[in-house]
Amino acid sequence: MPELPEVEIVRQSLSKKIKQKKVQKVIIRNRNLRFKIPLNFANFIEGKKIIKVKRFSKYLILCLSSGCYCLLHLGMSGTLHIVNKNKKDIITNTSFYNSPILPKKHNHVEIIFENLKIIYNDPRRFGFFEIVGNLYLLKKRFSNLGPEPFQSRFNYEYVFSFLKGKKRNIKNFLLDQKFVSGIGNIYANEILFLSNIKPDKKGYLIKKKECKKLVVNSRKVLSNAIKKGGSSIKDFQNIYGEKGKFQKNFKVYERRGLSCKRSRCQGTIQKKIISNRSSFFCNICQK
DNA sequence: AAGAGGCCCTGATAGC
DNA sequence: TGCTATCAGGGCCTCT
Repeated sequence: MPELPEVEIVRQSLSKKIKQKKVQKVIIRNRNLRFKIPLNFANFIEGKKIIKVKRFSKYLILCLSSGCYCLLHLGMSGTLHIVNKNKKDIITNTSFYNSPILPKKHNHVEIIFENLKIIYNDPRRFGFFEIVGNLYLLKKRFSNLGPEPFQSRFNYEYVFSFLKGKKRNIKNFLLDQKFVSGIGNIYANEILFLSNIKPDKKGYLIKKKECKKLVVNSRKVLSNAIKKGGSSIKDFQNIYGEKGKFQKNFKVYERRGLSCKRSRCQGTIQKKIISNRSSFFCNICQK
């Protein structure tokens, strides 16, 4: 579900709530997430302070005072919710995702602080928690992921040489976290539209000029999405109960049959399954 | 080695 | 109303 911009919005909100706070207790109600939460998981977190909340790609990173790191990936349907303790368990507009009311089902993990707790909810259980022992192991953990679009390493030379001679389609590359990390299905579609490139265009056919466009537009789409508070496909909200607004900027995603938003283009947005994922594109201006 | 496809899981929605 | 089928924003694994 959440791509880099949504995870970043969660990070920002979460950081304000739990930075420099000490974890009192961790309750695991269901260990069976994407990867099983190990039995000693709580020991790594209980009694530790959250020094900082970082993010890489679609991963949240809780930096613990012990020098350990707790990684959290939200998968497709993972959401975080804040419950304030001293208000008779009244849940205010504090959920990060989906609803201002704490869902009744699928609340798998609780991390409890002095005055509040955060609750991890995930119906599909594609998300996961992971403990990483130190900074060296953290770097190693992410070493097989490609650069984020914002990193200077993600430049047109890098893109061009990665695509060179490859038969895979470009949409597939944008979703490949080893190539570039943080982009998911929604933003891949939007990036390709802005770059005037058809999602099923083969890697080896992508010109240098198009590689430049991909770099520029990846950065543009993701940073605009962060500025707008992410995309609310269902009822995404930050901790203040505000919805993301980027879905209003979608040019192609979920716009099948509607007219192309590019000025003077007479095209219609098509939907096609490419590499097992829904792809949306203009039949005229994307080539 | 690259690339296609399957699979993990629940819930919402569409169609009969 | 109640069944079944399809689809959903991710990523890992296996097979060819």
